[in-house]
Amino acid sequence: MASQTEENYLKSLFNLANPQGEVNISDLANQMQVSMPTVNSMVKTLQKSGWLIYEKYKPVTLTPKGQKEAALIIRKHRLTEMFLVNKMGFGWEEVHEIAEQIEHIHAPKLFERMDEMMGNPTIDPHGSPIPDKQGRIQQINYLSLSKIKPLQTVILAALANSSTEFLEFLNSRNLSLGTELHVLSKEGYDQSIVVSYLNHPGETLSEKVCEKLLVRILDL
Amino acid sequence: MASQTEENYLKSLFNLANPQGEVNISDLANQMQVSMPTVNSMVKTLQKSGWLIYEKYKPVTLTPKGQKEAALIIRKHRLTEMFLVNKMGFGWEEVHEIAEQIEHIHAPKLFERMDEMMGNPTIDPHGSPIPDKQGRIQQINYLSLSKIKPLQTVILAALANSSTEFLEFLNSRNLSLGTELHVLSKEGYDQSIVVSYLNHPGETLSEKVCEKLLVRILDL
DNA sequence: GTATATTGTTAGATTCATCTAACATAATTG
DNA sequence: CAATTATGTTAGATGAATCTAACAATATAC
Repeated sequence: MASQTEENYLKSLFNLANPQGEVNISDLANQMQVSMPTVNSMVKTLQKSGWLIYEKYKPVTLTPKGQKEAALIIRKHRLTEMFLVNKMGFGWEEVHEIAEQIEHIHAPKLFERMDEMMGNPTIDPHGSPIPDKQGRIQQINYLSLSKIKPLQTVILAALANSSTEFLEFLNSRNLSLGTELHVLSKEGYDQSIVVSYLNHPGETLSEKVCEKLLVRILDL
Repeated sequence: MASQTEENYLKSLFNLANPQGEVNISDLANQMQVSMPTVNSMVKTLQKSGWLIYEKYKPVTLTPKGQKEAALIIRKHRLTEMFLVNKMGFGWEEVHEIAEQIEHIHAPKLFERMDEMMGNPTIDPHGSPIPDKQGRIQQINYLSLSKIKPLQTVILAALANSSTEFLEFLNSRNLSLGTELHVLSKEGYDQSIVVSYLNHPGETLSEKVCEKLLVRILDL
């Protein structure tokens, strides 16, 4: 069984993997906020336990076993976030830190119960998919709002970033998942976009914000 | 801030303290399932952080700060147990192991929310008092069923032991907190007691069981 | 009140996760 | 392609929490 520390490495590895499944030592060190030698010794440990493949001076790759383990930890994290929001009344900006701790609890029944009580949700409060019990993760291809042309109408479906600050920014603008956005115009100079929604007739969103807003095009 | 390990020592110290607040090293070692030298070095560490008073070859004593910290961990444990039973549908025999992990979560809001959702409960599913937010613990003086004379009627109010096996035994006998028990007779030889309750007209309970059943006398 | 048993302590080793300093390899770039 | 920069590795140290072996103090018991 992976230690809490090892579980955090697995999660980071899963999230940092490029399309070929590779992760650099330095990126992992950066993500984990530890030194490269620490990562170096940890990947050797993780390899010995069969979680990943490591060869000197090469990027590391999770094994299928490692991928599944990581996905199941992410499942616990996302189920917890959803439970905290839907069943305990937390705001979507409050749940990450708590879920970061609860994801390491070893109690299959607890997470099964959460899942049941919520009717087997497939996305978390930030629109990220919840891996299933086998660790399979459904890949949904959202579009970034920054790619949307003026006069299109879209639905805010997920976020590419779920930091507290960003979520508080969205709260301050009354933006939540499911909000229907009408793209009114796009500024050529800074790529900012003007949208209307709900009782906001013309809200300007910077490119930095638009990149993080993942949407579905609404076909009427 | 105390580590998870230190928190577990504080909890054990709190539970093992005699009326003078003293705990032996060997009892603590036994409770924590570690060797005495391990406890010896840990109590030195805990003393340096101000959690307890230690003098060579003497029993240790929690400081007021240590008592409060321990009580607040126990508060998190018992709130969690109550939440799992009342809000998530777990049986009282399933919750200890889960609460043992969740009690170490650092998220004041999580426990405040549980407390609110349950309307500030004062006892946990096994009848043990939940310390308040200041770490004050209400001392209730229950009687053990083994001290009750025949023909008295009592209410099962708490348990002196909450092991899974004991709870499963009680489940098998349909015994739960609040059950009204009529003491029919007591066997002089082995101190076993015959009780009637609900649709159980005559159930024999061994002394070992009776000791662990804490009751209030029902004055009609 | 000495002998024995119990309880507690010291010393030294181990494992995990981390660090810094120094060095090695690989990638980038003029 | 040689020089520089970026990335990765080795060696050795540290602190936390644990262990065993050996020893010391206290308590108990005849």
